Amino acid sequence: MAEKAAKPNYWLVKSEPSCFSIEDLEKAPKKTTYWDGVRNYQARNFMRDSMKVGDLVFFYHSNSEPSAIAGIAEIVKEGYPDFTAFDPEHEHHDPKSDKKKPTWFMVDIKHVKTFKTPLSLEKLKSIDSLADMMLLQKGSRLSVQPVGEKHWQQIVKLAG
DNA sequence: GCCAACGTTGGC
DNA sequence: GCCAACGTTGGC
Repeated sequence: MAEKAAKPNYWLVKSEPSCFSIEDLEKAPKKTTYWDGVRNYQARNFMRDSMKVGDLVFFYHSNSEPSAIAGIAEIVKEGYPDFTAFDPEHEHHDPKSDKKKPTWFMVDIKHVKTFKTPLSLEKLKSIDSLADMMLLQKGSRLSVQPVGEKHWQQIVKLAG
């Protein structure tokens, strides 16, 4: 990471709702879950190095009908080793991750609110001031990404 | 289900 | 270190 100065306090994480939705998060014990299975170095770095307790996170439903920002969660536990990588039986198993020197990290997130009306990708794209959001860049696939404060505030406002 | 864009792997 | 092949993501 070149820019270390601008430490964002806002984030966006993606999940396919057929796999794990914001409703699943709300129903989870303590409305909390560990965000396992991220197997991308850039996303890993954000979770390991930059996410802090109290940071807020947009919960985005990808591959969905429609794809949309579904609500807000907060970081309740900072980066720690993704133990699912160590388990040969687990679908997220990664034999390259060593317990003594883990490759992959995760955080715990807790449900804050579910938007009454999810902000669809189409809607987000229609707003000029959001055009430079990472989420909206062509080919952007990063599943854990920072969100600028201005963008955050605008989206929260839109969600009512 | 298709496929473009991206990240990773591995041969050389 | 290059780059083709492959696997994955995620919009459509």
